[in-house]
Formats: sequence, structure tokens, C-alpha cells
Amino acid sequence: MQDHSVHVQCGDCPIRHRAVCARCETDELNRLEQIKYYRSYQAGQTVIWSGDRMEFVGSVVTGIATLTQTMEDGRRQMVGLLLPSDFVGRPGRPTAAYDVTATTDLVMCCFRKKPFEDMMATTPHIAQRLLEMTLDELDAAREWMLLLGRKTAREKIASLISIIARRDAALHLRRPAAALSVDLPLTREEMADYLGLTLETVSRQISALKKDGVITLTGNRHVTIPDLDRLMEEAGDDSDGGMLV
Amino acid sequence: MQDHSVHVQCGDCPIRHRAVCARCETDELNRLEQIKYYRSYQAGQTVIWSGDRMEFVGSVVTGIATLTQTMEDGRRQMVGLLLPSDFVGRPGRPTAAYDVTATTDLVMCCFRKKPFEDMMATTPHIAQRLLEMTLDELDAAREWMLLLGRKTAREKIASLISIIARRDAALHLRRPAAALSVDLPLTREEMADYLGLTLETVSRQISALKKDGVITLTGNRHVTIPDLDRLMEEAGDDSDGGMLV
DNA sequence: CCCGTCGTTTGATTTGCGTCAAGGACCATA
DNA sequence: TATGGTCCTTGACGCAAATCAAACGACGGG
Repeated sequence: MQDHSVHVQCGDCPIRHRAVCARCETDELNRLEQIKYYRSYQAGQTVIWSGDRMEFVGSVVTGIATLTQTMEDGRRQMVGLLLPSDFVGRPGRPTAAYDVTATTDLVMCCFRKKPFEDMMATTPHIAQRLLEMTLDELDAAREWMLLLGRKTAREKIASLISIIARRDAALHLRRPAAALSVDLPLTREEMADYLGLTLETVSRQISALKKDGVITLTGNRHVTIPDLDRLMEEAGDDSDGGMLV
Repeated sequence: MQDHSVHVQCGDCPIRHRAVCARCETDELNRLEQIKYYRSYQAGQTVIWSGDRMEFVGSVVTGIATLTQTMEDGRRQMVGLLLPSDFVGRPGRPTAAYDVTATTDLVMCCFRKKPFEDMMATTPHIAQRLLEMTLDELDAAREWMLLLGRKTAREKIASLISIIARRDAALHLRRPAAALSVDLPLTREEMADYLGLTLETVSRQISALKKDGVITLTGNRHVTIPDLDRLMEEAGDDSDGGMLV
């Protein structure tokens, strides 16, 4: 399983960062220290509403946020999941076509747009790193398109769990071990929004996977995966797909 | 309808370019002339196979290409449509997670990766423009995720037609007029792959839209749209969605 | 001219998932 | 202990789209 991300490890950070790192003190990124600030959000709080013209660029330090799009009649589709080290925001243009919501308590490291853009202009590394990260997200989005368009409900659930497990492992610098164990950071309804299903179907398929021994549940949220390969097979991924969200 | 793309118009080019422009002779991009070359492909020919490590970065000059992902059992999902001025390729990392196929005869303008990356490092504008374009693609991909996950078959078809119509209008510098007329560049099967449907369903829904007077067909491929607003309403988009692929 | 193939349309039938509905587990507050 | 809330599970039923199947028009070659 190859890793498509640019990871930066440094100092006393426990995690590898894929984004402009808020806590690292390396090379040219140091200069960003001068223009950064932090924001905290409570679980359920809206970070950006799709009507806003987002005026900052930021990366998640702790917690989880989601990007969702909503149709007039209320149908919702999650289109992105922001885990620690991911970034949001669009240097260059004032755009936010979707809602960003904190699903857990959330701390973000933000940069005001204008100075950030100036920084990009004078420091090619930043623009390039951002480009890398955006291309990663694009790859992930395309993987999701395959999931949404062609996978069955069971495969969708298996995919989601395996992705969360792998992201979690990558974040904590663990090799994906034989047996993994993760907390699902989403409610059944949020999973449904992510997968293009209803929450009932999500619940049913999770039960089915449990019954078939692909996963075991302790409580509603904690999943342990006895055999990751088995799970990925259920997910319908060719074994070596480079899907790291 | 706001336009999210970076458009460059210049000289004798009949179209506005969103990508690194192959035929334009403006500012710092001039230097790219020294390292660029052209490639031609016939309709149906494979540009990149997902196993390749793509060794160039390029943009479409004429013709249409598609990005597709395939599951082991043959289920296919199109994840991108490359129209003139779009680019493919990933500076920085050797990656190609999907097939790129020419659906019409195709001419691409290519740059070898290494010199292109050097250029990016010394010329911040290029990295920034590429970032802009990638963010546009990401927005488009997210719009597609909503389509794939939550829209009905009829809405999917209406969305596809309206997107092609609007891209076409943007490409030819026309304002989206009251009545539009476009050639569908895809077969029913390709549309099905794009929309996460079967070709039978695509055919049925096109017939239904025709019967209801939302579109009219001349031949199999040529669509005229008497009322774009009506079509967009059928597509389920809020009237002003900035969906420009 | 017939006779392939390819892209398309249309019909009949099946099925996976959505919808509607009821109830259980858990927690906080009264 | 009762009471309401949130989140989750499970069952019964219906429908939209998939599947299976047949046939049509356009095109090219022998």
C-alpha cells in the first residue's frame, strides 16, 4: 500500500502532518508563524456556511470536520472529511460551495487569506505543497466517486471503515497491523450522508458485517477489524489501491 | 452564474484556456515553450493506463478524454472529463490511479515532468495557476459526488446535459443563451459510466426528457435545449450553483 | 443485395435500497 | 424512579433502477 501524501514529521509533534503544520518549526514555514492564529469550535458548530465567502485558509489541528452539500429539498451529501492535518480554504478566490461543520470539538489553525497569498507568491514551496495536498484530495474524491456510483451498500460500509482505519493508522505512524481497532468518528446518519445511503441501510449493513465476522463492535462506535485484508476484499478495492484520503 | 475558472484569452486562440496554454505566448509561460511537445491520439486510444507512472504533465488542445476507474469485476466509473484546456498529470509524484482514454481524436500539449517541476519551483505563477485549476477540479468532483450519491436518474441526465452545455458555452465565449444546442460527446454507455447508471436507464431518461419537452433530439447525439432554466431545475441544482467542470 | 457489428431504444421482470414504522439502549435531568 | 432526548436497530413494504431480452436504424464490407 503506497502512501501518496506528503508527510512532515518534526519536533515534539505526535502526528505526521500532511498540511501546513501549525506546530512545526521547520524551514520556510516558520514565517507563517507570524500570521497564524487558532480557532476553536464545539461539536456541531458551523465553521463555514456555503453562503460565506471564506476569508481564511486553515488546517485542522485536533478534531474532525465535514464538508457537505445540500440540495434545496434537503437531500445531503458529504463530500469531504477533514481529519487532523487536512486543510480547507481556497487561496486566490473567495469561494465556499459547501458547508463545513465540526462533528467533534475542533481546533483549527488559520491564516488570513491575503498574507497567506503573499507568502505563497514569495515562497514557492508553500504553493507546491498545497498543490500536492490538493491533488491528494482530488484523488480521494475520485475514489469516492467510484464508491458512490458503483459500489453496493455493503461495499460502501466496508470501504468507509477501511479508510478510517488506514487514515488512523497513518496518523499514528502505525503500520496497518493484522488486527486494527478504531473509533468511528461519525454517527450512522453522517456515515449515510457520506456514502449516499440512508441511516437504516448503514445500520443494517454494519450488522451484517458483524454477523459475518468481518468486524466486531463494542458499543456503537468502536470497531475492531480482525483481518484488514478481508475487510478490503469486502470493500471491493483491488488490494493495492493507493486510497489514502 | 459565477465562473470559478482561471481563463486566459490571448492572440489568435479561438478558445479561452483554463490550463497551461499550449498556443498562447504570454508572460512567463513563454519559457514553457522550450520544453513542450505535442501528442496525438485516435478515438478510443489509451493515453495513460492506471498501471503507468505517468511521466508527463499535459493539457488537452483539441478533442475529449475521460478518466475512468475500474473495479476488478469490471464495474466502471468515470471520474473526470477532460475537455480542451483541461490538464492531466501530477507534478511531484509519479501517480496515475486511473485510466485516461481518448473518446474523440485528441491532441495534447505535454511537458516532461522534471523540467516542468523545475519551472514551477522558479516561477511561482505556474504553481499557483495549477493550484487554482486543481481546486476547480476538486469543486467539480464534489459536485459530482452530490450527483452520484443523491440525485435520481432523471436529475443525473439533466445535470450532465446542462454541464456539457455550459462548458461548451464557456469554451466558445458565448453567454448561456435562452436556447442552446450541443453535441453530446459521449455514447450512452459512457454517459452511464459517468452518472453511475446503466446505459438502458440513460436511454430511458433521455427519452423521458424528450417526451416532456425539456430537450429535443436530432439524431442520437445532438441536443437542443429550449429552456436552460427548465433543464437546470430538472437537474435539481439551486439556480446559481457554480458548477463549471 | 444480404449480413455482419455497433449504438440505441423499448419491454418485462427482478432486486437492492429507500421509506415508513415501532421499539430498544443509553444518558441526562427532574 | 419517571421522563424525555438522542442514537441505533429491526421489520414490513414499495419503488426506482438494474437486469435480462428483443429488436431497430445506421453503417460498412463482401
